Amino acid sequence: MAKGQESKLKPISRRLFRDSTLEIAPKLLGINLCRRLDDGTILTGRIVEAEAYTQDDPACHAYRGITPRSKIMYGPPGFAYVYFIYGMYHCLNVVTEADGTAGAVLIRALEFDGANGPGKLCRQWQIDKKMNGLDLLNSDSALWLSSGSLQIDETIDITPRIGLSVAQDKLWRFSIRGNKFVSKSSSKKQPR
DNA sequence: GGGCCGATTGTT
DNA sequence: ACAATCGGCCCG
Repeated sequence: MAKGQESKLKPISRRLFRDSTLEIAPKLLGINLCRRLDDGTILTGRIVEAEAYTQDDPACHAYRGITPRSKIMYGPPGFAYVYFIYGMYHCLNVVTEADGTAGAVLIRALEFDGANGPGKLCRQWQIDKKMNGLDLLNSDSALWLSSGSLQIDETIDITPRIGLSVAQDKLWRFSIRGNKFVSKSSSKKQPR
């Protein structure tokens, strides 16, 4: 493999995950997500949209405590939390917060054709629950994070998260302003 | 075991 | 505005 490509795929440092979920979410913008498919093909795409979810947040799957599904979010940071939603889509998160505390950042869009939305991203990149718990800081994984950054002229939009019926007031969605891969928010939901 | 609902997406 | 489509979770 060429040297340039090797450095491009090197995992990011775990140091990032000493920060809180709300600090990490915007910092993930510009970082590359890498996926090694079963046939060895490697896909890479910059993260352009992400949302924060914390343990004390009613919209977080870990809000009601440890369950078989939320367990991974209570573990150490830097691992994948993949869940199944609406009977047909998977969504990918990066686990945050120290072991014993839950937190995650939902990866909502990549700079990659067909990956402009959390469900579409997992469909396009063949990400499903078998990848729940993968170490995202190890390039031997089928999925990992590698270094990348914002361009000098790129800025971050901070907006409400998408698709929630609770905690709609929190401005915990981060996206690269003007990036064409950022998902479109459709109809709003009513609080119950 | 039953029933409700969802961190989505695409069509009507 | 709504259908597709089914696992997770709460309740009893």
